[in-house]
Amino acid sequence: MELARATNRSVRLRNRAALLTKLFLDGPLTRQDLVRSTGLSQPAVSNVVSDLIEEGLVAEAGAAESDGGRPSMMLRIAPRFAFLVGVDVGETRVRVELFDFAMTLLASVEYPLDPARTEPAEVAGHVLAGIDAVTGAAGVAPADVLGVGIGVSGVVSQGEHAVVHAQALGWDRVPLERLIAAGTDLPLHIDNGAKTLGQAEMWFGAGRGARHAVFALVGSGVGAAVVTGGVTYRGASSSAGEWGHTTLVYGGRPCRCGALGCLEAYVGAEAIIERYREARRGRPVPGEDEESQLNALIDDAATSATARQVLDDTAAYLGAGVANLINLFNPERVVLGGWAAMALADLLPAVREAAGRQALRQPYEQASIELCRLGVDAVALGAATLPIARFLADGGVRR
Amino acid sequence: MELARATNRSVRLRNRAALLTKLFLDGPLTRQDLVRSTGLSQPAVSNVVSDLIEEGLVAEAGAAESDGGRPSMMLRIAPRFAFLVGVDVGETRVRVELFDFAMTLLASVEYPLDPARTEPAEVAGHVLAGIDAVTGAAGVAPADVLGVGIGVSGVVSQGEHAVVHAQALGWDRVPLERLIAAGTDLPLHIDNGAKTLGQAEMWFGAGRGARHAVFALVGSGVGAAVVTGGVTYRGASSSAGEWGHTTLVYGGRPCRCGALGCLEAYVGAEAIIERYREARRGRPVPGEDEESQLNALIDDAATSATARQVLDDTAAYLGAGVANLINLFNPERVVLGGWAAMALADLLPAVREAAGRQALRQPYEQASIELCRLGVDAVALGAATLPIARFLADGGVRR
DNA sequence: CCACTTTAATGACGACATTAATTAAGCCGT
DNA sequence: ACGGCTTAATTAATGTCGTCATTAAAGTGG
Repeated sequence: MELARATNRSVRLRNRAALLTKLFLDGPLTRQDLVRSTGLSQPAVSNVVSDLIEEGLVAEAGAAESDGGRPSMMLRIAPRFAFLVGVDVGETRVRVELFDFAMTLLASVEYPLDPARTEPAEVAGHVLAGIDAVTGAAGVAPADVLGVGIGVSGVVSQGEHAVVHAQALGWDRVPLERLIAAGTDLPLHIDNGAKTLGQAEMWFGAGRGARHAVFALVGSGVGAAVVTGGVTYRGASSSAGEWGHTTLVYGGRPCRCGALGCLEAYVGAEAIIERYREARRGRPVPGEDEESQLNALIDDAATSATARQVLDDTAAYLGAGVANLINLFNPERVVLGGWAAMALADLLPAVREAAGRQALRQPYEQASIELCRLGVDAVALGAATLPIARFLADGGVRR
Repeated sequence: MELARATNRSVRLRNRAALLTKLFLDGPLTRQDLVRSTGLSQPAVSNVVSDLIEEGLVAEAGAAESDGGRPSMMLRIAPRFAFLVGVDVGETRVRVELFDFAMTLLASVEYPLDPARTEPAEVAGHVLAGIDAVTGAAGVAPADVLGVGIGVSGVVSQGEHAVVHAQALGWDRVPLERLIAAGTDLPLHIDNGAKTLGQAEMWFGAGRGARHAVFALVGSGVGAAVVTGGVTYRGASSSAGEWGHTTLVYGGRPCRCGALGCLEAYVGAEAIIERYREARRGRPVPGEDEESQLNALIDDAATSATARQVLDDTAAYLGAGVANLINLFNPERVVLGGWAAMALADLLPAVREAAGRQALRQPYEQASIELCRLGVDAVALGAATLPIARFLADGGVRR
């Protein structure tokens, strides 16, 4: 709606952004490839590319195959032009990873958290220590780090400084960005962990090529990341996509959010285990943590009709939840991720079927329902893409 | 993601689009206002504006107030630069309206439909006849009509030609655009009626100023239009926002879509009346049509606890549905519209309260829940804005 | 070794916005 | 009535940038 003004400079910036983005996501490519994919003229591409090479952002990488005629040079983003830090602030640990510009993992470090009481200052300390640790380990100068992306399992309100609300950590309006910014000058990008995971899948995993996709994450809790037009949808205050706390069973099971009948109260790992426990007439499910308890349930399903029923119900609930996403967002693709969804991968056909029963035919036929490709640890990878996304959109100019 | 290339010409086009859009939505304005709001320099604004005046798109309209200094001229979109046709294809009638460029209604005509069997060709015929009728009545030359916007109560898939799926009309993959295009050369824009109504409320009603809003429509059926970043969200095949068929009560009442427990099966007017009938142990609700039956229920609520209970339940269901929208889309504003919602306006406080119980606190506090301002007939008005939106985005150049 | 093809680089040209300077058009007080 | 002041709009000079047309470069194949 509110269009920004355009000036002659912004033309160059836009074209730089287009070429850089294309090279980053689909590179290496030749100048001619860029001509074809962007619609720019040959001289314009050459001109911009020569700037980018001079700035060290892009490098030539050998000649392409040719059958007659001058062979074209391959171009690619220079892998060591800059480095990225990605952070995953989970409920049980803080994980800090360092990547080069080609998203190759260079170093990582992990700090366990006491889930009982997680102090924001402690988390901020871990993040800062982690940045020092990974840059030190890889021998990367802090000045060469383009930015730090942080994925947090909780609602993140963007504003002057990002503020975190995380029920599971007992956080309410924690000014995490301010706490971390006090200890570093690096640009910070804080976002919800589901959204960063979605971003990773979008660029490097099951979302590649889609313009409209929903990434549905099932772990202990349940969340979603919505990508519309290739970009993560954030809404007014960045908390869009709280799929786990949509009502699926009006007046149903109490959810830890305080409401009744939330999706999470049925298909979150904690809820699945609890439903199994109830189905066993209160007999506890063996296992020292949720992951092993869920696996116990899956093992039991081979022999126990009770366990089988719990899993069938889970697929049906999940399918209905997915159907809601399909009806509301009309995505090309729904990607199921999170550790519980991956453990329950065998339920995928049943989930598809249940979704087909509850969704409208037309949007359902447009959407494919798939499993994620990158696994759970991609939260940090996705977080590291946040500074890159900004950088690419800005045409490769640091703010 | 896929950025379009920019050329020198596109700079002018973008700036024209920015000025025109601002003038259309917030005009009349002075050149100085435009300088301030767009960030363009004075000469650039003057230059573009003089082009627009020369083309007849914009006109000067008197001097503005001034306390010292040369008074600035007011600028406004020329109301008679072009005309728009808006069409509302409902379940019981086709309504065709003609507007000038200031969206003043000049003429309108209505054709009743037999809801039992509605032939696509018949509807197309009504639309074509309606275009002739309204332009004839207002003395507007067809060449001066910028385009025809059509809001249809059904799922509209955009493609080469728009295709309509409308359960209520018994339509499946009806190539409505092709049928109409056979009889006119005017540019056609077909969209879902809920989306066009949302567009009208967004530009001229309860949505003004919001960037993220959801328009929830409750009539005989239930639908929604989602606006993200000021633009209607369509999804992969334009069917996004099918709120009425999201599951609210897992395994609950059968819906006419074939699934169980859809929101529409609880809060659609038809469903409300049916629930009331059941609460009356099967005694039919008096009234010859849904509207009068719903009013009978509302009247009864003053004296009957049974009726009161049905309405209270309705507010609670609706609130839970709204909470789902808030959790998923994180809008600044939720606008309730549709004839049934307007009849039930007194339930608004109860709906707000119920939404607060089921939504997460953070996004709930960001969102206001309001009634629509334009009434039900704004479908055609919103449809008429479709050609304008295209025209403004193109910088005031016809394709 | 030369014709042919494809890629890359140059130069003339035109579209546009920007800044700085001018001109236009009104207030106000004497 | 008439300068002085303020704000609005236009003109002039400057610089950015993409396009088209042309030239240079770098291969393959007979």
